[in-house]
Amino acid sequence: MPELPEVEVVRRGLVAHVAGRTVATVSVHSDRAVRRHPGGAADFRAVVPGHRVEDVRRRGKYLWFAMDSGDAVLAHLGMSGQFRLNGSGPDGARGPDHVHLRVRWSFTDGGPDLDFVDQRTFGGLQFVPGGADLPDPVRHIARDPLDPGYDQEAVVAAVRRRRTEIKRALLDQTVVSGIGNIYADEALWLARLHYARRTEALTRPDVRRVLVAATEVMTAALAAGGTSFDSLYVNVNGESGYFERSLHAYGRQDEPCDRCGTPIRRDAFMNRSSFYCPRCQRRPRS
DNA sequence: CACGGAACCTGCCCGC
DNA sequence: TGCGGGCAGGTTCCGT
Repeated sequence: MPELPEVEVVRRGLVAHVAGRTVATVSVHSDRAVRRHPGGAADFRAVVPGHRVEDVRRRGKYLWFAMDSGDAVLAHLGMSGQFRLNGSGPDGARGPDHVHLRVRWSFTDGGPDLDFVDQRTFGGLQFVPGGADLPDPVRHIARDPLDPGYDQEAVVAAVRRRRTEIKRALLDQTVVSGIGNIYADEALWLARLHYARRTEALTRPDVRRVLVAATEVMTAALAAGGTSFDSLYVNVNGESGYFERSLHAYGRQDEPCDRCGTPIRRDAFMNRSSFYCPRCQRRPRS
């Protein structure tokens, strides 16, 4: 599950349902899901049980289980990863295994299992010794706009130091984290900036405007439970968010711009789609 | 070192 | 009905 609001929805669900519980057993149904764990599947299965989850933390699109030992289990959902509780109904009965079940944790309290489900297998888990505070593999990720330590003016400066297009900078997780393809397009629409505007030519107010827009749109999306177009993006109880109805640009090709009525356009950019209003967001002349 | 594109996967939807 | 191409919310890695 992709961008910051959706990952934060998952994090909150994990805090509510997993914090305070001790892992009993781990089963790995696909080695690829733990490919980033240095010791491989066998080591992952062996090292995680016995730890109690103290907290679940997040930076950008990464989240991690902070264990009582000071270690961490780091997770990234990739394009299609989900955490799902299995056995949380009134009778505690487990459902059939999901087709894309990759990793399962059981707990010493005998309560619901935690399943990591991932269709496209870009996501995964790894154990990071001593990583409870900030796992090493997350060190290169910039703070996200919802982080108390987020410094917007520092990000403004970092963006203007780049020599690239504004959308590339927004998607660069070492500049500012948490923004993905949906919220980049939404923020650019709100700020009336074309995705290909050169970062070095933007004014500080331009960059500030798009960063404020990104913060606001992600905050609103979080309040709505995230954005989801289908069952691929759900919370730990399998429920979808409903922010899709609030999108102005993303996925709205040929539909009228909510500001000026001009049909929204879709361009291929960075091996993906960019949606924008050709009138409100003028293409820079190159 | 910074930048830009390809690669990594599975599944669905469309047109032929 | 079947097949090929395009597309999907992300990140890493490699060449320039």
